[in-house]
Amino acid sequence: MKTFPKHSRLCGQERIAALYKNGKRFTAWPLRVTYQTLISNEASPLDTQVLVWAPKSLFKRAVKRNHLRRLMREAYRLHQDILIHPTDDGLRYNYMIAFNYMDKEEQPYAVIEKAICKALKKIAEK
RNA sequence: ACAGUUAAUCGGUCUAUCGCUGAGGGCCUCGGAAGAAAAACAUGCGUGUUUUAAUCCCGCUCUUUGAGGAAAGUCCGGGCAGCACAGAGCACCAUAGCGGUUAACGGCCGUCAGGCAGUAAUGUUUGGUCCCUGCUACAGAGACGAGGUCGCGUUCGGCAACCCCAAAAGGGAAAAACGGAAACGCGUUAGGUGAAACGAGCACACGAUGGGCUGCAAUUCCAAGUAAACCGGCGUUUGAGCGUUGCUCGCGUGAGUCGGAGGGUAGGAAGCGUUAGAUUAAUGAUAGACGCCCGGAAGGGUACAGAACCCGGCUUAUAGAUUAACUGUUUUU
Repeated sequence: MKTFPKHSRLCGQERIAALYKNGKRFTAWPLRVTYQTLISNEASPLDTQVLVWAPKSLFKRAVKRNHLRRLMREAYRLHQDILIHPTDDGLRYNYMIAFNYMDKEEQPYAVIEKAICKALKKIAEK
């Protein structure tokens, strides 16, 4: 199911700080992606957790920030199955991902969707 | 009909497919976590094992709920929370004709007077007081001190005569008329200048009234973690520091306190129960249709803007639409 419930959102000040400190980064315009791979087994599975962020310094109005956040979240929700791939060794690969919007202009949904797909494929390959 | 003024209201709708927040119901142990109680067995007891399995959370499913007129700025007022609450003075901030309204307000309503804008409807702005302090351009002899004219008084000149004492030398006491490019005080008012000539006006001044301080990152609880020692300053009745919430006095308290270096924590819940109630933060995305506006058409546009403890106001941002009252111009009767 293409859902986006509460437990797949990244929260907690410590974990976010750890992600930005230790995570790998790359750019998929107009997004900057930071991610960290978590390996878990079938017995105690972890969830892939995602953080979506539009900085206040670029978008002064809360309406625009909310809108961009929703667009990014929606795009992730519809394409999160890219990350799920079968494994032979019984391990599960999960991720903590942060999407930072970094362009000064508001881009339409199509552009953001394309960028999210690109980013997720890149993460899944590694 | 057009243009305008004031007040009020609204500020997209529907369908499909996915998805989120909160609330409620149902389903499944044949998915996970926790596991009261009962029964059986083992046992001397403690206890252990097994079975049944209420209930709760996740899960699945159904129903339902979910941004604004400004949610914004955080500018006032109130609730709420914590600290404080003998007193006096100073400072600071706010208010401002009059009447009403309100839980309260610096808001709102009515109304009076003056200024400004407008043909008008109307809008906008000012409104305590001059005792103290300060300011009042240019012109003018002089601008809030006073000065000119005239009169009076005092000082000064006139001034040591007369008078008294004394043998004398000398000493004491002491006017008045009068005088003026003199000084001071009191009174007096003409003309000119000027917005204003002693009358005043104004605020930076003064008086009146009100204001304890800090704010939900308040505050409370749980969990987790703890640190004592060291170095330096000031102190222990010759009173440090703290409280009195900007300062001083006064009052209260009475042995620590301030700085350095170093170390620890920074999770959760309540606050926030609200016909929204989140906590890296829900209220959405995509597609289509319909409205409305611009345009001959193609086509384009559809604002400002997102709750974070809650109310009452103010201010600012807003595409456009509607209603009512009023004003002006033009036309027709």
